Amino acid sequence: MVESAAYDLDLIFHALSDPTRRAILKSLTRRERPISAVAKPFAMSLAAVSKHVKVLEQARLINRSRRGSYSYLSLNGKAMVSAGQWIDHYRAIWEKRLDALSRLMEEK
Amino acid sequence: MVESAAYDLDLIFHALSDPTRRAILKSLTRRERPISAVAKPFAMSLAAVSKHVKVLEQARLINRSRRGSYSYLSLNGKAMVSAGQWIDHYRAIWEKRLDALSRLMEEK
DNA sequence: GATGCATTTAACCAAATGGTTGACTGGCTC
DNA sequence: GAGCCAGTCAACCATTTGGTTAAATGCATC
Repeated sequence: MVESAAYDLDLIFHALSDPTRRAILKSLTRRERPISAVAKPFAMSLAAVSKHVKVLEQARLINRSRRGSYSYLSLNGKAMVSAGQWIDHYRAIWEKRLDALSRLMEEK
Repeated sequence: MVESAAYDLDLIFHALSDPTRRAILKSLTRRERPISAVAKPFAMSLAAVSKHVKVLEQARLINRSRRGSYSYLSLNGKAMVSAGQWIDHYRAIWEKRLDALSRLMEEK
């Protein structure tokens, strides 16, 4: 597992490393929304938001569906699941280690 | 939750977005190791690896402990757990959505 | 088809990233 | 203390990133 190629961890983690992009994802948790609506809270140009959206899209964290003159954005959880699995692997190692440590303390 | 400040998600996800850095983490899963040993498999200078290590350290994904002339690196799972929690939030949303979808399919 | 709104693209810019090489520092051993 | 090995630091470089503004495109409506 751990380095599954289906979703590109480079792209996913890079996409998640920017607070604006994480905020965009957050704003899509309840429902899909057009880019202009997503962009409104941010103190930057629409073009800048559009670039962030492209980064999220290339990481396949969101989907875009054009209807009329609006580009609706929605979450795509699958890439998030890939990243989560990678992280889980290390979380498990960490938990196991803490476990071993606490057993050691008890013995003493 | 979701934007917990204790560990810096910008730094953590940025650190995780590079394949060399993920490989460094992987090489530390079994035991702590000095930087020179960690660096050996990579086709780049020791200085370059040293920079990657600094990025991982600033994200608090690893700890460094100097003993003698060696700098031993070891995993620090806590930052990984922070990142995992953030991701879990979105995974849960996604699972719930798939669930709702499958219920809808059943009804039909 | 002209107007107008939503969005994308292009050209540009400053700062950050990921690498290099070479000089330096710190600790061990002879 | 001379020499060596582990590691860091500094200067440099090409590329990528995250933003800008201005021009172009797409669709709906009058």
